[in-house]
Amino acid sequence: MSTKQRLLDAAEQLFAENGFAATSLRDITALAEANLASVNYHFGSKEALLEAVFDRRLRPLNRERLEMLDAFESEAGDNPVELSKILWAFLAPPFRRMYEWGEGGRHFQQLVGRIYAAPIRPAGETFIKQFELVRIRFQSAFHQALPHLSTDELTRRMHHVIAAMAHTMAWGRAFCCLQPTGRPESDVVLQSILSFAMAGMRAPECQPIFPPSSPAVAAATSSGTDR
Amino acid sequence: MSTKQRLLDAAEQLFAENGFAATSLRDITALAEANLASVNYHFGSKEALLEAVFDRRLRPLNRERLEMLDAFESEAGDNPVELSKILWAFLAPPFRRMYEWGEGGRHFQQLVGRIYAAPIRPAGETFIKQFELVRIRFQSAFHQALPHLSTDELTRRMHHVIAAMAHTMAWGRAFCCLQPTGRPESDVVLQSILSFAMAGMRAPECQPIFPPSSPAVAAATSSGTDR
DNA sequence: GTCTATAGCATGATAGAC
DNA sequence: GTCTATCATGCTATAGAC
Repeated sequence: MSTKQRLLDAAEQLFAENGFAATSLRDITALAEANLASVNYHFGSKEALLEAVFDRRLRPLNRERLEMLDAFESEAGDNPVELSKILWAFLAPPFRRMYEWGEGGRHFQQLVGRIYAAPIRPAGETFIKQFELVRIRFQSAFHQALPHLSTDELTRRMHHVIAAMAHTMAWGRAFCCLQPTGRPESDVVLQSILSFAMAGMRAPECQPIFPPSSPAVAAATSSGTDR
Repeated sequence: MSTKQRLLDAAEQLFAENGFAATSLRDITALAEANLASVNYHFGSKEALLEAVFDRRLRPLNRERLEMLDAFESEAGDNPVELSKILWAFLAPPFRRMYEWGEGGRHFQQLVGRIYAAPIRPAGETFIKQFELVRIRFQSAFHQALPHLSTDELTRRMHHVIAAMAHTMAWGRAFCCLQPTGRPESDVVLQSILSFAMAGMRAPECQPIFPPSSPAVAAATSSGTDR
């Protein structure tokens, strides 16, 4: 394998496990069994290396999402696309791809999961912006499928779906029930997110059931003051 | 305000905005208008400062969660606690407290949201372990309220709820629809998560509806190869 | 393309005066 | 408790031989 690829793999792993700022070029070149100067020769800088790590896998992934949504939309004609299909086009590509990509895919998954919560500035923000384009496109599909929801509430719920996806990506390897290693069981995780997300998106908007009308709420709230 | 408190406030803000590794003691002491040596005098090290930032707010927050759950359980007697109440005890305290704590609370919220996805090692792991105790306690409450769910699926769904909470915390300030600044609207966000989570937790386990049986899935999957 | 050597700088921590 | 000065180390990036 070429030095350039070994550097990408090593950077992918270490950025995912320890974060961007906490990973030094020395760590990366040591793991890649390459020379310290090779990063700047092949990529120009540490930040450019991060962007290269993203570019390698993100482009095909987001293209697959959008192509699948396009296919569902032309299939539906003038009707809105079914909610389950929108969610599938949004969530299935990342999980499926990660398994095709093997070990590197799992590292990338963790890195992407992290970056949703803790953006790396300024290099990682191009990723967030690129993802925003995909999100906007899916938001209009959701809006047609769930026309009764207000725009604000729809946006919030999309973020809840993104949250479940990102959190599973970031923690998948740590909890076996979140991300088993075998290929067939991987769909268990995807299906869990899909079922949860579908029910959540379909929930009626803002039932006034919270806070629960119960004496315990007032009691616990008043006693729970700072010591 | 004392130097110690100013250091805590400054560290809270900068760790939240830029991450732990990317924030230097010089950044912190400059913002706190304190001397560089003051961090090591008052806290001993950068990592100990991070732990102090957590300790200040996390202890009362998790105590409130558990006290509220206790109150609901003794109220319910031998019956399982209603799902809506379990969710309220888990989610309301962090959002309510953040508003009581003002600006510092919002910084802390962002920091906590980040750390769920990108743990800071080794100092930040004590926070994760402390949270795990709370999670296990709530998991058994969820298990009684939703006895038909398998343990693995229940764990996965709890993580989806945690994900929505953490994601909103990390991004709340960036999207106005996720976290408006006014006090009354803050409950809109909490209610959105509660409705979404309640519907998601109650979803039937694993309907075999995915992948959607549609010619578009196969078409998009096969065409979506890497360039 | 790969390597050594190093420039130039920022970092966390500490010693010691006041 | 607060300050200045500084140590020792690690960092990214680059120059230049091969």
